[in-house]
Amino acid sequence: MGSPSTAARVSTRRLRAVPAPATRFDRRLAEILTHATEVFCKKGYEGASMRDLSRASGMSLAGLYYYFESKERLLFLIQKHTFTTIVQRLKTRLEGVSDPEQQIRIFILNHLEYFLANPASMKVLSHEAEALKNGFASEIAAIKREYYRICVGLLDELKSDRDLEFSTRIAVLGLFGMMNWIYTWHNARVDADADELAGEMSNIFLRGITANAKSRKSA
Amino acid sequence: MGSPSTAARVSTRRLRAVPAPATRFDRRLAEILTHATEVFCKKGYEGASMRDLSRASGMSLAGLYYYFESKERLLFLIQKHTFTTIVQRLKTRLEGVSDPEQQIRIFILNHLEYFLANPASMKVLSHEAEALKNGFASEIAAIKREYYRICVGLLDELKSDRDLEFSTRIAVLGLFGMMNWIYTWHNARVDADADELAGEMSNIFLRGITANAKSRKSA
DNA sequence: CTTAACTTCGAACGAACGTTCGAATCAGCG
DNA sequence: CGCTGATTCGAACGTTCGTTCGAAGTTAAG
Repeated sequence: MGSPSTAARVSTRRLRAVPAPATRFDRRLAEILTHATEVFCKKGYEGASMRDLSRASGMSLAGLYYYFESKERLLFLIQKHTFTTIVQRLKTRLEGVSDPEQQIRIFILNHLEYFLANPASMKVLSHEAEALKNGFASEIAAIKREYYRICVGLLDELKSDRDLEFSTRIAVLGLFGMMNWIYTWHNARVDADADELAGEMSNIFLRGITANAKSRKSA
Repeated sequence: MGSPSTAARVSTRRLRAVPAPATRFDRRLAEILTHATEVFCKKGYEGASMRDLSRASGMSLAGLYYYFESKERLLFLIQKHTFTTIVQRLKTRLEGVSDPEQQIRIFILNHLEYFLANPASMKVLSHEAEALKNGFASEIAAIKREYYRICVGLLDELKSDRDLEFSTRIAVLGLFGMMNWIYTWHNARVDADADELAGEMSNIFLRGITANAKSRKSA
């Protein structure tokens, strides 16, 4: 059973010896992932066929299966890479900043910058959130939970710092909604860039949750 | 060709004579639409098969085609009914109210009340927005545009009334994002009801766009 | 050049897809 | 009852789906 499918399954390649440069296998896989992302973005996960992916990536239908063992795992790889990258970038940017308001502005800017720089990936991440099952689903859910918790932490800090009153859960999920909904309407040719968009949304959101403190709360 | 398929195609039934009570045909169609909405909600439009719909509605596969001529038209009927209803309710509620802030609060409450009362319909409307093609798509797009324009009108009124500064487009689409994203997270057993949710979101949004007027604008 | 591992592909598998057809059943009315 | 149109269904249509297989082609090291 030293067949090709074994090589794809174990994928020790990426873990073994890791000197620095990606192997041939990894580079080709990354190319396929890029093309597949575009197809999933345009036709949806269920609506995209393996033959569509084959056509888009310029590789035969059977050839694709040398790189991943199922269509579902392909979607998983796309979502995991996208989500991992955005979380990792956020953590880097957040280092050294301690003011909660500034941190929230960074959170929003980081999200929207990545969103507009990689619209297809982010649409596939946002729109196909329920397409994965079992193990695949739970691994992505874990990353999502971490990302969510980071945002909750920032808001709770701001809330206690300034003695504010609002539901953290609704605020966070409302913010995610504002940001993620972008994939349904943003048009690169007519809409603002990430900085302006992030500024505008940060203003609405931050003023929204900070406008009234407890002491000033009315009936 | 007085065959059954003709009856489904013309569907003059619903327009003709309209005394008040729905015909047998319309009642059965409505039942099917309800079941189909649940299935589309759970498995997605592309992921749901006609056999799934057959099973859910307790009617044979072939029998379904007596009521609509294609799976796509079925989705169209669901989306059109849902969207038409929400717009119509909004217009009724908006009558007699002239204060822009109150109108916006009503807009949000109307949207969220319908959302939480008909979560499956609203998820199918929100999540399957790109599934329809050509004529079907453009008819839904027209309703969406009307709904969007109503919201733009309310915000522009508030903006000029209070001499505010913000991008109407970003504000409206941000608000839609906050509201529509709910289908990804709302859990009837743990989350707030429509009134509380609408109140929270209205506060965040309205304070967000009204916190700073032009005259007070800083560098 | 030889060799072994890596990579690619044409062809096919069985299953599931949306849709259609003609016959059977049903409801309402003379 | 018998008749007519409305309703339902089993069976099948041709197509497309995700996946597999074994052979062929390519690459890199000895």
